[in-house]
Amino acid sequence: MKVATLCPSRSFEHFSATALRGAGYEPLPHVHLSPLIAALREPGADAVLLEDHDTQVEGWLSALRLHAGRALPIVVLGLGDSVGISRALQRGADDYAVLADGASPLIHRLRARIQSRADGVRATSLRAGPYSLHASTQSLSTGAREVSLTAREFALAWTLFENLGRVVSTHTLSTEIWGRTGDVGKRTLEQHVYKLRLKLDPDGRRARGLQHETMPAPRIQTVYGVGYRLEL
DNA sequence: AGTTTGACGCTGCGGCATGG
DNA sequence: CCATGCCGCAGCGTCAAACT
Repeated sequence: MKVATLCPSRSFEHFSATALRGAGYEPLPHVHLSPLIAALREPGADAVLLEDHDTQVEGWLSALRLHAGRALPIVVLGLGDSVGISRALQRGADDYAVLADGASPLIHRLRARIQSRADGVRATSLRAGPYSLHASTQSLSTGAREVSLTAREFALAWTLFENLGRVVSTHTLSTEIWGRTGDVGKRTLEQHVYKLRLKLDPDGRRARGLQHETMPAPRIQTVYGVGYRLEL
């Protein structure tokens, strides 16, 4: 497995190369965007790792999405400040790893992203804890209860379940659900999140603040200014 | 069989309330 | 003040029943 990196800072370059080699990946290091894009035209790289390098990362992500499409997972490595995370995810990064967390979380995130891409054709069902999403019936089952979802609701649920416990940016959700970005109103996405919340937890409003639930419903948590995260 | 009509559901947006 | 949650509404598409 090869991971192309774009790390202008020596410390980031050293960290990523060491982490990747330690996990059995072969790093393909770059310090400038254009050689990286040229390298990506050739088959070989399984993922891209970008340094969160100030505002430059925004341009890199746009350019990479343009040239590499959605085929290659892109993970951004940075200091983990909210501005950086927000910037990276909104610009189309698949995930964000924090330098201070060490090599292990970075490798886990990369591996998960590579695996989800490698799956290629979507599976027909997706499990997350006690819940299953079924593409054939466009429904969510909890064992006893089965909830049918509309097309948009299902796409939204699928994207969130695929990224269980991780923040999914509104940008990513728009791309995954509508297949395009930018021209989908933010309010529209919020409306679908609201509808999905109602279906995931129909008693939620009544039960709010009470502790009697037998099976906790999945919760779609808003991450202020970034996106949403599904938690069980 | 083909067309029209009405009911229904889905999608997207506007407006208001709320909370950080 | 701004982002978000929530509710309501209009436009549109789909589908089945009624009609020609």
